[in-house]
Amino acid sequence: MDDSTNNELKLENQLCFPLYACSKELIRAYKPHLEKLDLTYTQYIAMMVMWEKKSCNVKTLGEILFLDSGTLTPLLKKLENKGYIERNRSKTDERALIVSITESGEKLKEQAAVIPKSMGSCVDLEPDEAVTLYMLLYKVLGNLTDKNSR
Amino acid sequence: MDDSTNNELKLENQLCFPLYACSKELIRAYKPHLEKLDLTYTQYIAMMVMWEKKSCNVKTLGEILFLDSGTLTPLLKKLENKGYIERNRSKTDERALIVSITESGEKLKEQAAVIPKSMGSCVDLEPDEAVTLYMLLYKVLGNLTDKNSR
DNA sequence: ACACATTACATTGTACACAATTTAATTTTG
DNA sequence: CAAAATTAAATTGTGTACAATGTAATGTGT
Repeated sequence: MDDSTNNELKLENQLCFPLYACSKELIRAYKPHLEKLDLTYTQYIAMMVMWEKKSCNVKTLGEILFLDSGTLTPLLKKLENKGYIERNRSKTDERALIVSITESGEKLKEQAAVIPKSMGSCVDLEPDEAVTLYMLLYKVLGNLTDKNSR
Repeated sequence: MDDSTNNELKLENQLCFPLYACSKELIRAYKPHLEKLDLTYTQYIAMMVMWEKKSCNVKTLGEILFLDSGTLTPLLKKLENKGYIERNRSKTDERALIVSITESGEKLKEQAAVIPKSMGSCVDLEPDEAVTLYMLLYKVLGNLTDKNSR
């Protein structure tokens, strides 16, 4: 085993580890803000799609969020129990489940409005740094989804 | 609700979402490589620390990996069952649990040696882009851990 | 010395995350 | 049109993550 092998297997030389840790810690930082809305982070990003689209089937939601039905089915049932969304089978295709936002779900958006700014101060990057990070992340995401079919 | 509120709550304008998705998809891309070693991603990064340090208590391991005992205890028991590590109480402080790498764990490193290069081609960034991403991620991680105590 | 606080790890409970499988509905094909 | 293939969700099983709590060992302050 040569030196390069040793170095490459060090945690500090990985790109994946800071990505993993950063994602986890940032989601943890969201928690106190999201608790006020009775949402978890995954539920929050699902609601974000619903605030924008009003209505969406599970397949499309999964493609947008990079999540499968094994994650979404129980999560959407919880959001339905909280009254933020409705779940109904499509009339034209009984296989498809249409998720629609409720009045109560729309109201939640007003409470959520303060979250992005609070979280921005938490990340605390210069505007140009945030843009660079954003673009690099989407580039990697694109490379990953090109190579691995989902 | 004004326009800025609407825009700020769009998924595409978040920094956290691509971070979350990218981390998740990259870990998913690791899976086929790690299956050959009978490791999950979290087990892999724990082994990375062990390959470097040979011996480490749970507290230190948790600080390095940003994980707590609730995650590490069952994970380390699994790695012990696979024979890659040993778990023993410290003689000088019975509270501390010392994790040490085994012969078998050391051997696993040779099989793992090919993984970093395979994954690098998967991420597929220019060297300078990878460096920029790396630095920005550690900057955010630093900002997050300054603000939130762990 | 000894009550009290602190520390290190383990346990419990909730919530993802995803591979693999199942089920029911819809499409495709011979 | 009927059998076969495909599709969309749901289900099952394994493995994290983490907050909150429990427990035993160690420090500490008087």
